[in-house]
Amino acid sequence: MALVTNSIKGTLDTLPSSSYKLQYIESAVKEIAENYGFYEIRTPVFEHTELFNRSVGETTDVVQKEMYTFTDKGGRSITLRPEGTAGAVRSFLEHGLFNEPLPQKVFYLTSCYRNEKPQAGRLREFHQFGVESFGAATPAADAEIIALANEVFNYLGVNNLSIEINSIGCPTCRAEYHKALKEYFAEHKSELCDTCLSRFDRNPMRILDCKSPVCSEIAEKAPVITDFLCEDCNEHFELVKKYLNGMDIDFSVNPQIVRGLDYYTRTVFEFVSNEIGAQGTVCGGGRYDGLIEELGGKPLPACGFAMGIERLMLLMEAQKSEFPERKKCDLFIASMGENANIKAAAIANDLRNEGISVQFDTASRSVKAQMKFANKIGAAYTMVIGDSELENGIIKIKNMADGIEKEINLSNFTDEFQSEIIRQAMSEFESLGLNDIDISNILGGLS
RNA sequence: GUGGAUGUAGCUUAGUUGGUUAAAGCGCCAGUUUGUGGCACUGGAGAUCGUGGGUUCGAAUCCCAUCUUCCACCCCA
Repeated sequence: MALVTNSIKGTLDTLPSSSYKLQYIESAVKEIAENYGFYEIRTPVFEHTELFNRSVGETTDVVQKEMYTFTDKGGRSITLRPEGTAGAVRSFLEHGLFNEPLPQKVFYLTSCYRNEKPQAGRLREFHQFGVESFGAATPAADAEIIALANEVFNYLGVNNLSIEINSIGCPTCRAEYHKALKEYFAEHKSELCDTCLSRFDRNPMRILDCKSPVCSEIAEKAPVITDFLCEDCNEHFELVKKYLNGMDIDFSVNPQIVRGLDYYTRTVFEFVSNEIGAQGTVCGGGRYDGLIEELGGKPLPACGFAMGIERLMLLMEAQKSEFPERKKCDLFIASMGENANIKAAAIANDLRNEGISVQFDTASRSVKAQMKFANKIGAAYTMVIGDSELENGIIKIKNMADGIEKEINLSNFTDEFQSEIIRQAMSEFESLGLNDIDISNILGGLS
């Protein structure tokens, strides 16, 4: 193995036959984000390892066993970003964006890296669309980002997603809750699975997440975080729900939702699907009021989410969502003979400059083979140029959908206007969609 | 990191109890008389049967290892 022709485990190539689908998702997501007032931030793929240790949390699985960390030639410990929030916060602080009007709302669309065992919906290099709202304290901000995520799915025609929200409180009320949880699970310690036993000390809230039937049955009767929220946290959570109701966004409160990154406080939420296998969380996020301070800034509330592009793609494939068609060739120019070949290239060049998708033969094939090729690439129109066409200037343009041909005479026109004649001829075929090209004023200038 | 399954031409697969030049369909390329595609026909290229060992006179077929992919655990997007 280890041949140069093998990609790295857990990575994906996106080929021309499907890249247009990703482009569609990306442009949709960008447009929606900007409608919500979020603008793009781009940060490096790698950062100081310490940044992730501090933000994501030393005890998390992500930091402990999933990061791609290496030492660079200067002896610094560098890590490929496992998520997008840390870099965004770092950049926010480094460039003093807290001095700009708050809240600062940013989005990113980038690759992330986690050294996990790949499976459906989980890759080692994957892509996230995420937003962050810095300096936004109110429940309205939480609701706004949930609405944004919801809008993305709606726009892309994804359905059957459930929005699950929870509040994990602030450090103060969470401490109370931890105590109560530990007391409860202590009574059932003998029944818990091995992993949950280890979680008992490390992070008892994660036991709530366990999928083993025994543990989840025990967890069902466990104390619920929402009963332990302090007054402020409770009010915040209630208001988030009111805002969501106000926007007609369906959600359910799920006390089991516990995020695996340390920086979350108060609101947490997930968009979950059961159609793409075990990794059903397509989008996850929440509030992280302590993170900016943790990374050395002044205390500033914030919230955000991240959406897995590959999971979204999986979901869209599973639901057979519609994608706009890939851009196809408008005109293929078949030619034979050196002079005609050169003429074909010249015409193609003119038309391309006008924004029309044109291709010509670069494999020196027979006219028949060129026509076959034109058919395969889905060219809407073709024309053939040979000796006789060069001589009398009369060229046939063929509509590939119905085979109807149309003659045009280019002999009385300069090179510069020949391409306009061709364009007009193409637009006169009403069956295919080039009619919207308006060339009337250019042609008007001819006569 | 743990467990289960998988791996034959670009793709989808066939390969019988281990036995001569590893099949097929699709795709690709080229032809089917004069310079025009979609149909049909003909021909061609293309596989060291994931990789490395081993058993055997002989292995795509058996054994071991390793890698990949897939599925689940774990964790997360």
